[in-house]
Amino acid sequence: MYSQKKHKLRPAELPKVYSVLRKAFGYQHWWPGDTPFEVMVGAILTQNTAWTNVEKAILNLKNSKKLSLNAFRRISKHELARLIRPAGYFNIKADRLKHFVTFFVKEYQGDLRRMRKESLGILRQKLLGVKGIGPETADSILLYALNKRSFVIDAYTKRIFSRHGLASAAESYDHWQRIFVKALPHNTRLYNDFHAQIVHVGKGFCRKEPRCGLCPLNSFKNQQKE
DNA sequence: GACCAGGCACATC
DNA sequence: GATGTGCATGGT
Repeated sequence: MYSQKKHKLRPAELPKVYSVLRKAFGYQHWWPGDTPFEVMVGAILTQNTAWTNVEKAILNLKNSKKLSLNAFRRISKHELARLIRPAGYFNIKADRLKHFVTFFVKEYQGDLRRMRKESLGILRQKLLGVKGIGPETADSILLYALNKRSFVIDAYTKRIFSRHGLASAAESYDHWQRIFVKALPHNTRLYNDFHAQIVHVGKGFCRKEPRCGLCPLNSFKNQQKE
């Protein structure tokens, strides 16, 4: 498989890592979704699922004019599951979407502005209390739908940076998040784009071995003596 | 046909 | 707290 890099990337190098990625790929303008509501739906649909399959599900919702808060409140779980079928786990995800919408209406009357007024810490705790929303989904919603300063850790982050020796992939979500939060300036736009860059690298370079050698992150492998 | 993909909840030890 | 399992489609 992949050759393990001898260089152990240090947290202090993360700002430089971002700078290299940003220079190589440009600002990513994430998340791929037209509205905050679509972003929140996408965050749940993409759980353990390829984004191409999520796109099909979202297209189904759009074509049947069901991609709105009011439509989600009215639609039956069975019908919702039918529409999101391409995204996989459709029964579970239909449940999770319903739970989220119930929470959104009960806590914030379905009003994004009210939701944004909540402090980050409280809001994150509340999101984690919704059945079907774990840390990654919560942080994705916070960062990309609500523009809150919450760093997202995902499978790409762990895969890429464990290969570069930053930490073990087996470490917890919170452990990984603390590394990035401590090492980076506390800046929402940076959090947004850094995660987007990570996904770009994960999809483009880190999955297929022949492309690994082309990844800009390889510029870090010889900068520290063992 | 096997393997993988931007998780999460739940059971069991 | 750690480990294992179910959930499911579509691309390679």
